[in-house]
Amino acid sequence: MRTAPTILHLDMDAFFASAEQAAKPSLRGKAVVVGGLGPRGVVATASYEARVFGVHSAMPMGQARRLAPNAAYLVPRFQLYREVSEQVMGLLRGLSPLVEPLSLDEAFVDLEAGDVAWDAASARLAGERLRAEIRVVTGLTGSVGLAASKMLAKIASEEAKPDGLRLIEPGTERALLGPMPVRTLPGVGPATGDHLRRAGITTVEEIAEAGEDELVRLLGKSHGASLYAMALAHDDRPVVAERDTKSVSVEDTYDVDIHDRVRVRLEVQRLAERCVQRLKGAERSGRTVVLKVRRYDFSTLTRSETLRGPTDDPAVVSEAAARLLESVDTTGGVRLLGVGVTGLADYTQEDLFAQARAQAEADAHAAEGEADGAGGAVEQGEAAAEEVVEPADRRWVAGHDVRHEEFGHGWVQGSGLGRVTVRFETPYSEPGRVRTFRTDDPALVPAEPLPLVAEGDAGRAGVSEASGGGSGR
DNA sequence: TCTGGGGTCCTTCCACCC
DNA sequence: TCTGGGGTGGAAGGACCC
Repeated sequence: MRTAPTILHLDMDAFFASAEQAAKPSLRGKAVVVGGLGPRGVVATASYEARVFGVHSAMPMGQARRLAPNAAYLVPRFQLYREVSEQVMGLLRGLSPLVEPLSLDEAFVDLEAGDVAWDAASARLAGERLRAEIRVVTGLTGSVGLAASKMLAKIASEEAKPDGLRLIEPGTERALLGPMPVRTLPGVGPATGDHLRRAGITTVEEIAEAGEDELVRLLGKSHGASLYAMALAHDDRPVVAERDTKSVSVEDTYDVDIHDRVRVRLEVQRLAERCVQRLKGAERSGRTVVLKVRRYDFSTLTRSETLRGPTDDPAVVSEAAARLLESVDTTGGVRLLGVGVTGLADYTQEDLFAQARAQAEADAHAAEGEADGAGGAVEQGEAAAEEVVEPADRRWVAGHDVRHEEFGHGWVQGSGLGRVTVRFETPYSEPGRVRTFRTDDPALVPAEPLPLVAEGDAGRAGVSEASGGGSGR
């Protein structure tokens, strides 16, 4: 393990909620909850103001609404978050070629590999400079952890939150970790935490005292050994810049359980098509098709089938998914369906066998003049790509941006009963006024999100920052 | 008002081959 | 010929993470 705290972990503070607050001046300083708004939605991110009420990630929305009835509830806008994330990752890559993104709002950086830090003082300087740059370029705050290993850098950033920096001096790790709860360690979730608690182990120190053999006995070879190492603050995992995607999947939870078997089949076909779209978008193909079914009682099962070779043919994936579904009992209803593909390759091998069979089936169809379940559903799905006329209200999603001919840029506060309420403000304006329109008002159209920081501002400030601080590379 | 969506990795079981 | 062990790949499930 390295001896200097030159691994940096960045964690953006309440990322989705903060981005929404930056985009919507009227929400700054207010409780904001971002997540699924349907009857089965959960919280993705709660602003710090909302956390005061006890709202946190992964909480059912209903519970959040009870705890914080006056918070603003918004649907996530991944397009916006991706754009901000790209800006942040760009700043990180300015520090080092070794940047490992973990999600839109988190990443590890190997500062030593970028030659921007070699000891505690230089690491701290790089971390503070990064935080300043992030604020200038994105208008948001991020917390930085610095340590000699990934695990400790992550723990450090957690401790630094919100809007702080924490550096763990090499040599102090064991003393720091010892009294912390086992859940602090990566890889210890609810199940492992319970398991350890039943064995009388609640702190990191107690893991270390238990010894490796005991941990392996409790948790198995791989998990036990790695947890024991972590408890001793041993963590040699390198920062890895390029990580290959291993699977692509899509899934939907339905507002109401689906009981109709025909509908279940249709949904599986739709999901298979969406999955292949994503697969093709990534210019990949896959060999193993996985069907996921969550039943009415939340029991989840998966079925998979491995093909002769990788495919990106929607018909082949659809057929496989349909076959897998036939082995699943869905009486009682399903709440979630998913289709995924693993065993990814970057070439697309035509599955001649399946093509030939599909052709034969199509011929048989034509001959019989009769549709069977799966094949019929696919054709229906494609034919049904004709416009589904949505109710006008559906276009106005809470939190999404709109533009009005007269009043300019704003965002949807709510809609229903033929009316849509819009607040007219931009990231650069004062909190704006609210107006209500008919949902079919022709002067009102959906709009793209605006950058959180006006381009000129970020550019100017960025230049002065860079020239003031000097370039790291 | 119970419990999202997209992933990764590990374990266990089984079949198959040597 | 019988049996055992090891390796591998696939299927299923579970835990965990953000």
